[in-house]
Amino acid sequence: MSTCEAKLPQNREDFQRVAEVFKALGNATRVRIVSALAEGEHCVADLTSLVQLDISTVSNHLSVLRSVGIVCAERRGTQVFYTLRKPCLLNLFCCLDDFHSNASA
Amino acid sequence: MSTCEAKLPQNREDFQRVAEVFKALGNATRVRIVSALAEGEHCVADLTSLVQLDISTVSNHLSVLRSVGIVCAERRGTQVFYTLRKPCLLNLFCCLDDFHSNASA
DNA sequence: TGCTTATTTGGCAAAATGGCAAAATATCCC
DNA sequence: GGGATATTTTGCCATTTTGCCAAATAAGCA
Repeated sequence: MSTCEAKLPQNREDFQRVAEVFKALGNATRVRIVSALAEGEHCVADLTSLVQLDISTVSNHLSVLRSVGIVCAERRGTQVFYTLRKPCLLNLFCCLDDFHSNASA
Repeated sequence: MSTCEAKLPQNREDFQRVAEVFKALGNATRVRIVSALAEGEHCVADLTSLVQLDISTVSNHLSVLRSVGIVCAERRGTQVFYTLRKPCLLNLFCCLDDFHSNASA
């Protein structure tokens, strides 16, 4: 049924940790950011103009994603570039592809 | 970088829908339930004794998972059996496998 | 120093959460 | 129909979380 049963979360801390990762993705703006990063790195200003929110808000969203290891940051000069650290997430987007249009009950 | 770029979420509704799915998984109890279902179907009573919460609470958690299509329910007699409808989730657990012990910043 | 970019902090109103109990629903069996 | 069992739905609650902005702080560079 699975390709990696050995790695399922086992104990209370595991469940919590996994949940934190999902929680980080449980926001439309952050999903949007992750989708943008799927195409390559972006600096904060770029992402800010993409999502049209205050830069401090975007920075906060990025720190949520960073804190669970989904993205990583690299400073180059005054800018900070963000990269997707878990491209495997994109496979999930794919597997959950009924997000476009059709709902399920 | 991805194996399925064509299917990334594109618009506001897509982002929101994807976020809803992740939100459903953003709870330790629900992660636990999903992990249990990874091994095969379970009825509500089973899951209740597993997570040690009121059966109505468990039923509510299940309805959250159902509402985003992660699990599906099948009634047989007086019992309702739940099944994982998206085994692909397990691959994600796998890909996020740094949930055991080591944190990342 | 001054400019640009990004992060952190504080504050806030609104919304979501997660739990239980009680009532409602469904199925089965007598 | 009535009773037993299993599950869902509803109502309610206190608490927590959320998401945003603005102001303050930090970091790099010229």
